[in-house]
Amino acid sequence: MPEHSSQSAAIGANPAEFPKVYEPGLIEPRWAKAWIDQQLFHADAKASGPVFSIVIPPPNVTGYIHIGHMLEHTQIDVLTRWHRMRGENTLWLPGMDHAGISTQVVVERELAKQGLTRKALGREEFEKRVWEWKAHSGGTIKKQMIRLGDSCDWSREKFTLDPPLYRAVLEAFLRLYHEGLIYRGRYIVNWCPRCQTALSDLETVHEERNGHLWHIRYPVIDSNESLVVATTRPETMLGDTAVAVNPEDERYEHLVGRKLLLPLMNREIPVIADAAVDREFGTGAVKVTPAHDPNDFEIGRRHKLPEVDVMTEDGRMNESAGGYAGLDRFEARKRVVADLESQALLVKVENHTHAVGVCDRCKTVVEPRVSTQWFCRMRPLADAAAEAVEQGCINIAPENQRKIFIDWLANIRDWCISRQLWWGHRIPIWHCPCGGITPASDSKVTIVDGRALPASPPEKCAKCGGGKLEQDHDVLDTWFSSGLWPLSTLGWPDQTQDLRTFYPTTLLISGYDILFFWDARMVMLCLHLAQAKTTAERIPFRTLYLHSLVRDAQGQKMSKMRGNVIDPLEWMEKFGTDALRFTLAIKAAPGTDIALSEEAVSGYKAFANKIWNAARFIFVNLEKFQSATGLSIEELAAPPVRAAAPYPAGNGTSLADRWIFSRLAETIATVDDALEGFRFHEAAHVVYHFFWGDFCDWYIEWVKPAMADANRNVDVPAWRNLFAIFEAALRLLHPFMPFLTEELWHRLPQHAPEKDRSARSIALQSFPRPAPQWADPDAEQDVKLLQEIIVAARNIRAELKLDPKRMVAAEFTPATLAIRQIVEANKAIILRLAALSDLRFSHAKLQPAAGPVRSTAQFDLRISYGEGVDLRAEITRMRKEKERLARDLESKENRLADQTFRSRAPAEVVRQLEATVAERRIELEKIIERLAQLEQSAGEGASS
RNA sequence: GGGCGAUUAGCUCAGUGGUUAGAGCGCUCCCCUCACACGGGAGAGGUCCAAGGUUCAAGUCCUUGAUCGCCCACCA
Repeated sequence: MPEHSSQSAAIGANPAEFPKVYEPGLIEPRWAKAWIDQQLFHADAKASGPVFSIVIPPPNVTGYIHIGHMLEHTQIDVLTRWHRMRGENTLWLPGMDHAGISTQVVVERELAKQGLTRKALGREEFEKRVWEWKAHSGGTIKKQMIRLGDSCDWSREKFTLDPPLYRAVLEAFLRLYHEGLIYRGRYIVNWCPRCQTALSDLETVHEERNGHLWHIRYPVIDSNESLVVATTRPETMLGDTAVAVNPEDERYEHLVGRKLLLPLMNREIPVIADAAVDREFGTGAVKVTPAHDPNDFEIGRRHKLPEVDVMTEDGRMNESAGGYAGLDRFEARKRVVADLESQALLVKVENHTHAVGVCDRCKTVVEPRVSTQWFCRMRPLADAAAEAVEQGCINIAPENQRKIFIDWLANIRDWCISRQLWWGHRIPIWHCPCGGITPASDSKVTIVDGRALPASPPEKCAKCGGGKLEQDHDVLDTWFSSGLWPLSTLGWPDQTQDLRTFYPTTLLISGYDILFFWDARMVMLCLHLAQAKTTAERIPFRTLYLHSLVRDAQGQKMSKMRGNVIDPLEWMEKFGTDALRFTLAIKAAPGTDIALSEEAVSGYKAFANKIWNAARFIFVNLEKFQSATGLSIEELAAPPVRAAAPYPAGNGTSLADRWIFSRLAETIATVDDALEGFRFHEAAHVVYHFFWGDFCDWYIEWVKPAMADANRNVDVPAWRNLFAIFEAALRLLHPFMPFLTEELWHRLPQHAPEKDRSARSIALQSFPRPAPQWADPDAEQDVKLLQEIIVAARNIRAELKLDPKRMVAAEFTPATLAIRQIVEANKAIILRLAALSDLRFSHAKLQPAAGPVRSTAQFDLRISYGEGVDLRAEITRMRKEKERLARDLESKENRLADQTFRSRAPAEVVRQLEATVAERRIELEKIIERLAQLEQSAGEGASS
């Protein structure tokens, strides 16, 4: 809360306010609300400077936020917060999609529970019910998004049915219509008998099913001959209007042009020849049902065959199906087969697996059906889109998705955009009884009863001038309006300030599963419709990043049917939003799906707890600092006077400080680079390692004595540096863990004056930038050496099973004077972190018999500890080590001896290898010598 | 039928042609040391799917194969 900032020190310093265990549930909802209340993420279209804009992939308004959204929102939010902290004019625009067919299916299901159908309610009443449903669940999604910490600008929230967005839809439709890119026609389309609407090809998904191939005999008229056809759908034969054979198939050559008697219907149909027929498949003769099969439809049009529709809208047989009228299509199939069998016209039945098209939304088997629909001509739009991608106006990542995108555009077919639904944007076309078609005069909308309607219906028919016009009953495919989303949400077709500032958007992040549905259509439609001179200014987004999908711990796709769906809210409550966000980020390697397990999230909850406790350490020690120095916490936090390079603080700065700032610099650089390339996993990983490994495990342990000794002497520069690093780490972590970092940051002493807006949130602070002078290879190298010594000592202690409290002395032989000096200068820290009572320097070769020795090329270290030495274990360990070293050394020496390697490999690689080999040789010699000694004394021990 | 991806520690996964291939979780041993047992310390654990090839050098590049997964597709 903002009030924290004024009294942060007092609150923070009180251990009672700082429980040992971090409880995200107490903090996250509070900040989520505060961010919204303060409108922290409001974007200013008039602000200057570089822009980062991103529109949300609008969730289905009647859905809920699932774990896939959570991944998507985590990635968007990490980048949004990162860009915002880098000082860019940042907009994340939120909103929702009316999701025509999905929503209608959901609401119809709800109605069914009450024994109602939409037809019983009527169009108007049904729409009313959907709006009610929308009001309820749309609110839920918004609440969920706020709870996720999504830093979007809610003042710009949009819904695809909002009047301004409806206007954009009308404008787009009318323009495309007048350009001849939208047309109406009678073609075969995918029809869902349950939803009773046409579907696009994309909304029809193919499933492998085990079926049968029925071979049916069609008698040739005026002949004893017959022709056998093979089909997977015998019920469609009722609508057959021909049988086709390949023109080059000599088996049937003599029958082409003859008539067949269609069984069951007793109708005469011709035998025709068409090159589309595969001679190898089935019998090489195919029944042609132009009204119920896309292939047959094409053949039918080529041969001008009648199109006999034998089904109703709900998938039953109609009166054209003769005696089968009224039967469900699958029932009819059984009956047809039975009747054929009884008439001895069924030749054989084979098992046959084939792909069956089902409705993407309700999984009902789709019926190809001839009907009058609206279509969008895609070829010119797709060509322009492909060109934009190939020119580099749109970057697509990961790289392999680019080819998928281009290939899809190359093979595109016209898009059926009309739906026989009630929930959506009604097509702005009016029909006259004369058959005339007249569009709305313009794209203006008017609001009636809170709903947007076209404001300019035509007054008379464009064809006959008649005035009895009725608006088209169909609505547009949902994806038509989503395809305009970046334009429509920013105010198009008006040239608004938002549009000028934020369009084209910087980035789109979506799942690869909607690349064709949404991303591609946005590129095609927006590119065509946006008003700007160049392609680069018309595209909807400059970069498209396709994120992976979330699967369960076993890598299985999540679905309600499998029962493995993860409810993000449940996990957020259990582990904290930050922990879940961090887990998703650290697992989000581009191009591979994520297997999410509870254990993983729990692990990153521990990370949050670690951060919390690092802060706790600082605050519980503050009191010591204050009483020792009399300085206030604000004075402590104020940067020292060396303005150009305030940190690390302190004269001749300590090795630990130089080291941690060097580590920080490298971490920041890596994070920046990783986020630039959407490598969230890498960014999260280095931050994790920096905070836990470098900062907590080493740095804090290292500087603890400087915080306050027994006499309460404190080291002021050390405190300053600790603060500076911790504060920078919070900012570094903020995009990933917004809640925890916000909370802790507010408890820290504030650098910025209260009236400064940026002091209200860490989200408005700047992202850490590495100062060039922080990079310190010498410090890194020295600390690495000291760490190796400390680990070697701990290793020996563990092997000797020394009581952790027992201090023992160690002997140390440095390889060089320089090493000796470094170790001497840092002796105190080695003693403390390795729990040694003393470190004695020795020039003599260390005798392992008196205790285990650890060696590197730089040093030898021995701890002597009387009887506890288990020579046998030590010998085993060293033999293994010797083996490994010898093997490694041999391969390297061989390589080095190879003249081709020496002449071809870069000099630097050769030099490095030589150095390594020299080091290894020393190590190996040491080990061989020691092993001999050990074996000898073991042997002596045994003999004596 | 076409295309794509994956195969690395017990599990889930990183890995840019160039030191001894890493992480998290799990496992073993020691420790409730005054920030944290959601912790600390020390370890064990690998034929990088297989076979060829390119290269001075391959987990990484190429070819083929195996297994698993995904996408696209109007063989009735």
